[in-house]
Amino acid sequence: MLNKYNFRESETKWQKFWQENNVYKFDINSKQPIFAIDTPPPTVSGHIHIGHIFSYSQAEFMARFKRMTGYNVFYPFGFDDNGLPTERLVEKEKKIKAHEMSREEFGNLCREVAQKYEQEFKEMFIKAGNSADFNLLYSTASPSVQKASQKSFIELAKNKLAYYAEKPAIWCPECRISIAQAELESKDIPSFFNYLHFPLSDGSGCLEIATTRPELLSACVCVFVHPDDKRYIDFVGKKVIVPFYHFEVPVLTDDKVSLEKGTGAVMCCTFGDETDLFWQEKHFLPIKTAIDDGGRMTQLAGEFAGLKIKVARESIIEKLKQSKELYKQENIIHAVSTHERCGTPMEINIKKQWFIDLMSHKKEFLELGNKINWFPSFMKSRYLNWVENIDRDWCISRQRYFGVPIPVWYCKNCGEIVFAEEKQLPCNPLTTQPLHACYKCGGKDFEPEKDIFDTWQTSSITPLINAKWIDGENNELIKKIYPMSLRPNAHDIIRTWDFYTIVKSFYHTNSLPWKNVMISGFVMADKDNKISKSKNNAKFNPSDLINEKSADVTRYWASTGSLGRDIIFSDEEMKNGAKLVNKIWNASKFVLSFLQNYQPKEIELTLIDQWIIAKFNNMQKNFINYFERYEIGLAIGELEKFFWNFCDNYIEIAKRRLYNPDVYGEDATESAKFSSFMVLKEMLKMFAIYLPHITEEIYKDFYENYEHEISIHKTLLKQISCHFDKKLSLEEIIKLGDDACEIVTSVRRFKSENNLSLKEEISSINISGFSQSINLLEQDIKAVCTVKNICYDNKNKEKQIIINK
RNA sequence: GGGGGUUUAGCUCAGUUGGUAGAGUACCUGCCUUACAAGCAGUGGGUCAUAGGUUCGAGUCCUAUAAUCCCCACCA
Repeated sequence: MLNKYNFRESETKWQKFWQENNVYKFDINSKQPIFAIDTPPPTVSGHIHIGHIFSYSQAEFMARFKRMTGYNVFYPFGFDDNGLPTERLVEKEKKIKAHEMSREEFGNLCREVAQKYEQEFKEMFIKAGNSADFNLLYSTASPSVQKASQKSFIELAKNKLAYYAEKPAIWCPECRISIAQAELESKDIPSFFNYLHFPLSDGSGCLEIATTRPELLSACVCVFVHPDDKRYIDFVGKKVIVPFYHFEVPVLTDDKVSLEKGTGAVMCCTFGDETDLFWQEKHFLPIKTAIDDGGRMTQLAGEFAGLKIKVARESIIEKLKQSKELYKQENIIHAVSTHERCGTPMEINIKKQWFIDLMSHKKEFLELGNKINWFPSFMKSRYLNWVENIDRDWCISRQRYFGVPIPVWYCKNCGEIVFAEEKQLPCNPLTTQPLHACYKCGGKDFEPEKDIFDTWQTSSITPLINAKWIDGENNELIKKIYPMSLRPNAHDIIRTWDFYTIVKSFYHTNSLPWKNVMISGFVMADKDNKISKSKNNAKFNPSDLINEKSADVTRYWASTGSLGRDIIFSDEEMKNGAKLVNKIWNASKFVLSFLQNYQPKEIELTLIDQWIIAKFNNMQKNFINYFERYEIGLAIGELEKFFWNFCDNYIEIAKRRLYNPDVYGEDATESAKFSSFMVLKEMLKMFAIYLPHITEEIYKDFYENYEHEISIHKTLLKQISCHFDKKLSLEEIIKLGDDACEIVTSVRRFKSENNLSLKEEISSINISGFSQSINLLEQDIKAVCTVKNICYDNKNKEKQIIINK
């Protein structure tokens, strides 16, 4: 018999039980259809926050729904624990810098710290009631995943889809690494427009030029004006003298120059921004490098050499002011592309690096995006919009330490690229040698590649990792789970994780990685603010939240968000969840108190019992339809509405029969028992998707004896079958019950308006305008609102309820 | 500048194919009713952002406009 519900005890107990009994284990031999989820491996870069719980819960509800509707669910878990985010975490936590120690030493520290966080992550997800199969755990830093990542790279390189090239790439001087277009974030930054004099070398005049980057004057290679700009027509073809450095550069024309911006004349440096890059390539301009990898000025900058970009800029402005070469300054706020991880403005740097070809297959990537079902559908536009606007290949070389090594060597003799062989993988070229001499020249001296991969190079193959692609493209698992059914993630990584995964799957398997993508929103602290790490206080700390309110209630809150939309963290919704959990407990305790030793028998049911079952079946159909559309919030809304109706109307009506079989008869009582037994059972199963703990507690206490599954989470959602009255249609049964509720409501209103207690007896009511069959429910109406007599006025067609006290 | 979301009750949001505006919550009122006062019952509260259009009929379809949020571009 159920006592008081103690969620702290109960939740831990069942979590342990589920793990020990492998309740969520994927069974590769099962004959059920498979639903495979490409779970996002959380980045190991700090603590779990409430946004994780929100976003993961939504996918988790899908997993549970699919499990309970007959699918064999492949729901793995992973950690993304290599690369810059983990390095930063380790540097911060251990108060060290990666470059101050050997790569091996640093790697060990990374593994140590990552392991600690991964344990915490895993515990946190289990604590939130997550039903991933932790037997399917992977980590992107593990040898097998490294092997898959390297194999992917080598395969692409051999198919000319990955290539090694010396070309300008986006560079973060703070992190000292190349970054991809997808890692840029536009930021509005205050700056100055500095107006400078560029005198003509022949002394015949002076060109005025506005620049935000005077520190790059030493890298100036030419000046551009628009070919149609009449103001500067006489300058074209002549030479001007660069201020401060006093060397000459030509005045050229290009129609990309804006007539309105600045003075209409622009200096081109290699490289100040991407337009400079464009011009350098188009006009075959020389390349001058004024900034080094660490964001300091080079010898080219003369007396500013060694200064950081910002300092150099301030210094040269002072000098230019003194020399009067700077004649005007204007405050502006301009958009600057920055590295999303550190906020530092990007630079352009030329290095020999590895790239993955994106530009040649944009059309295919767009087509593939169109073939995927996006939930919500409008998120597809974001993907298509991004792919359309991609304008460079994906640079995957990262000049860092803890990550997947690029498995190649370069022949010291002839420069030939030598790839690791598959049997060598995973391979660190710094500590191993190629298995053969150079194929081209026979040389035996190799220069190992020092760079590692962008983390996305690895995480873009999570469907292949999950499918054990590394074991061969025809292994049993890949045939079963690939393409996967579902990719869930938040909207911020559509352009990275979703896009790159589509790219990789297309290149490797000529197929989609998954059929459906489900996009969740962010959790906001309030209307304007994301929950950031700095705001990760007790209110938003998932562990504290769960300790205080329970995992079920936290999950309930997560279920109320709608797909793709940001949600504001709400105490109100938490309260509603707590009320719901409490109500489920009380209602179950009450109903089950009448069902001890009950043996369900299919008997003829009273009309009102048929009504609640018919309503349930309809509700369940709607619930399933919502889930098929990934509308998790609407699904629970439907269930909740039914549940409260069940409590407030059905139980109120049925309890008289349950209490007093001698008054109402054995058959009527059996009918009430059957209906409440069935409806509660099936409702609990549906609630189990959202509230796995409390429902399990009730199930294990009572329903396990009937369902013969060790956990409610192994049961299937079912329609309730019973003998419905053959003289009435299901619609009529539902209509009659709803009409009865309407009559009850009128009586209750009357009592409420007259300040009467609800148990006050009403001598009679006159009703008209209802179906004649309403008299079949007379007993129930009378019982629930304590009415002595009901009179039917069959002549009056107008719907009326008259109450006589 | 390009793309997308949102706009419905004080608040948070539902509203399927066009057919009398919904829920929860808050407010207010009543009720200790043989599960639950963390409960039950009930009242009030909306020019469906604005302006046009299509239609017998528009929250819903079409066209503009506005506000607001997001993505992309804008970096001289």
